[in-house]
Amino acid sequence: MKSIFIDEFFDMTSTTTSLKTNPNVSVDCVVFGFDVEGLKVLLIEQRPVGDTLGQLALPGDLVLQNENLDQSAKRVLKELTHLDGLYLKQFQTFGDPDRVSNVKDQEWLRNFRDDPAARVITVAYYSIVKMENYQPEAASFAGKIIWQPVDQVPDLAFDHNKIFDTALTRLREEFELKNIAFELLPEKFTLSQLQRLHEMVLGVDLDKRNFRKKLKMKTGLVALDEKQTGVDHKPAQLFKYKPRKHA
Amino acid sequence: MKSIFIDEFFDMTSTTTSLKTNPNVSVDCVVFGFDVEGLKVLLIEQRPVGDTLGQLALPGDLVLQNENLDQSAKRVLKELTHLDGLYLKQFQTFGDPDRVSNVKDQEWLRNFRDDPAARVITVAYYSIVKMENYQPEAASFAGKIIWQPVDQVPDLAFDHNKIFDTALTRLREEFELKNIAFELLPEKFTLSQLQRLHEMVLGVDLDKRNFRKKLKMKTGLVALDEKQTGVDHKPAQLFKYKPRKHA
DNA sequence: CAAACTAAGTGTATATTATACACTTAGTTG
DNA sequence: CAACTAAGTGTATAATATACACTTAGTTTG
Repeated sequence: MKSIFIDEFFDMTSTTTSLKTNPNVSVDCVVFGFDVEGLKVLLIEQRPVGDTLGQLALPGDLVLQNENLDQSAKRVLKELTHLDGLYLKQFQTFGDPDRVSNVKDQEWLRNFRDDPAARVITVAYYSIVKMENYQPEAASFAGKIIWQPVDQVPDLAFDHNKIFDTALTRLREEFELKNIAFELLPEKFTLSQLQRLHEMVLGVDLDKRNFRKKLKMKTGLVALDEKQTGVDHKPAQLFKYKPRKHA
Repeated sequence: MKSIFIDEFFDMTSTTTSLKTNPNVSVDCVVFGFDVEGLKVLLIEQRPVGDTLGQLALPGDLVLQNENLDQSAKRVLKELTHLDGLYLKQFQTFGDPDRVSNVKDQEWLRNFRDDPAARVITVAYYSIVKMENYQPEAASFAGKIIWQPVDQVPDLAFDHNKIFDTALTRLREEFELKNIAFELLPEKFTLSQLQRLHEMVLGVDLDKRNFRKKLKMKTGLVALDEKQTGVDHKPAQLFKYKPRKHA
């Protein structure tokens, strides 16, 4: 292995390639969760603190050497929250040199980065899940995990507010085009539940009849021979999605 | 400045942060060009070679320490091709560990990367310009620059074929929504020229009357008091865009 | 200078899609 | 059995998208 002084190493790179340097690269995951109360986002405390909650952030960590970006996002999310098997979509990469400036826990930050002098460029992913199917558990080294309503997101570490806002916009755009509601409802669900999902994600009210009219045109929905049970009103017809595959 | 052996440096990082490493981060630019012949893409030879053309690639280079990603894309494109002032849109980041494997010029590759052991993660941008307004000139250290028709793109270095295909798909999607045809036509242009532009980018034929009907609804187009000159048929009315701003 | 050529320019009818809107029905609860 | 709740259903109207062909203005050619 080459053996040179590290300051020489830096000099060498800076002479041959000017100011080029190796940044840290991370992935961050914006996981939206859906339940009866509405649309929420998964946030973590960067590490355990006492009684008051530490600064919150999106779950994220550095990319490892031999994994691709999609794999990295899956792994990081699983390590931090034990969530697995969800569909994560890459949507944008954030690389402002000072995006690290809003981290209050400087000790945590020094530990997070390989090289304290390096900046961190982050590749951002989003996903949306049904909360009751995906109950996160904090990793031992991490702090608390919370589901925060999307209209009450506090000041986050790094530029994570910007990342979150971008993700929500993109989620809504995608949602109007193709349904990415794979995991958002019980296996068997009613059309009203599906409509409420759309209303919550898009943040609008929809007309029941028009909503159902559009559904009829789209494929992918299968009526079952079953009815809803345990409700104090006329039970609704149950449906399921035609099975689809994800990597 | 810290002064330690570089192999120790690598060991240190690998013990404190497991397999984490600092990849190289680059930007790549997919610049589409439009002229009477159709839609083309800007490719460069990685460095000058003799009579036969070396392997082609999208223009790209490593990100510098104190620039954000958008700035980096602008700078790199300018350094390699002297193209400046175009609107570059980030669309996806590519980070497969082996995306470097299709580079035939290994010597060039060693020189390109800071650290030969590191992988290269690249943030990809696209743009579209009117070719006659933007005539690229190769940098002294680079090889030839060519405009290649989008349906005749050869085997490119890295995973640049994949990046190119993704860019073309995204360009077409964007183009149908909002017009990003800021720079694609002469300052004064006819509606037929505008229609041909759309047909070339989207790869379809459009109906003249319906095309114009839709145009009327959209703002941003201003009829001039002038007519086309120097054509061997009925001269067309000239139009211009309402001025718009880019960063 | 007339005929032939070229692309410009223009409107209507039809089909598709989006929206607005209110009552009846089936089951549950008290 | 009366009251309650959400399920379920259709039609009329508006907006948008598509299909389609002839006349016009200027240029070139014989």
